[in-house]
Amino acid sequence: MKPAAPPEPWPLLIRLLLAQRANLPTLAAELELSPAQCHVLHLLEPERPLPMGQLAETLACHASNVTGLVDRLEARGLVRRQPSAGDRRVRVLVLTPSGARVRAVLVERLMAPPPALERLALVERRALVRILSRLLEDATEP
Amino acid sequence: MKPAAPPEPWPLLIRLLLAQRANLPTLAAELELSPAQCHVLHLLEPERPLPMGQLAETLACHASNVTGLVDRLEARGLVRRQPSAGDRRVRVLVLTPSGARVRAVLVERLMAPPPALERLALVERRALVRILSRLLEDATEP
DNA sequence: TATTGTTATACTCTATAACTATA
DNA sequence: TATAGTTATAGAGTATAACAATA
Repeated sequence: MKPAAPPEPWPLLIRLLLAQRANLPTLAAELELSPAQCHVLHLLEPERPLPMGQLAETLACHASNVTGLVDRLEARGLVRRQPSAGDRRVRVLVLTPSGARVRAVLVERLMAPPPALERLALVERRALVRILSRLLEDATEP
Repeated sequence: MKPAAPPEPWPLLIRLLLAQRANLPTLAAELELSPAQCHVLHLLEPERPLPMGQLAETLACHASNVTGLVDRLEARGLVRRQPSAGDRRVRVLVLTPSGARVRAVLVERLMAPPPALERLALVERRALVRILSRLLEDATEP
């Protein structure tokens, strides 16, 4: 009898990721936002000004994209550019009250677990939380 | 003593997925493909012709997008349009030999697990596989 | 008449390069 | 001189609407 191959969770996570990729555009459309705008809004927490450069880095995209992205969000009154306290080259982003409301809805729907997850047994949910927490700690601080 | 809140794996999965979202463009760039082209190539298995309409449905996008997407993949010699055997309105996609080679590299890199995952104990990997399998079954066939 | 895929059009996302204003 | 952000430009993704060929 041959030794069993080690279990491979990664292909399953990839499938989950790709399945989820099709979900974001739908949610975004309901809020009349693009997926990229959702990503920005999700990253921009209330009461936490975010320098534009830092946003570009987190989005892993060029700074010039952020300009246009923020232009459109600002035109809709969801965010505001503000001069930074220290370095006057830096501009920080803040949510407007309207932006904070839209973000709250977005986060709520983004965080609504799919029905399949609700049906997991309690022990499995605990196991999943424990393992994923370990993964994320490990990924952010290797 | 209050009853403990039920463990919530979903926010953790979302964080993992969003973190991963920044990875795909990098991998795609290395293969001189766009993320969307990667998605098409990933869905197009060798020896398995795929009708364009079915591709549009899986990508959850409009059929007109698929036309342009496939135009570019075809211009690079990675896929070919073929008339369908039955319904003559339908055109099916097949990988060219070159496309199959590029896809093999893509799938290999896509499926390479992140280091954090490799460090999980065997029992945890088994648990993760079991739970995610259940999730995916449930999600695709509710 | 309904469906598959295309074309035309418009807007958004993304990257590169050149520019402005600070540092 | 180097850095933060903008502008100009180009290519790719996405949706809508009108259309051709086929069912």
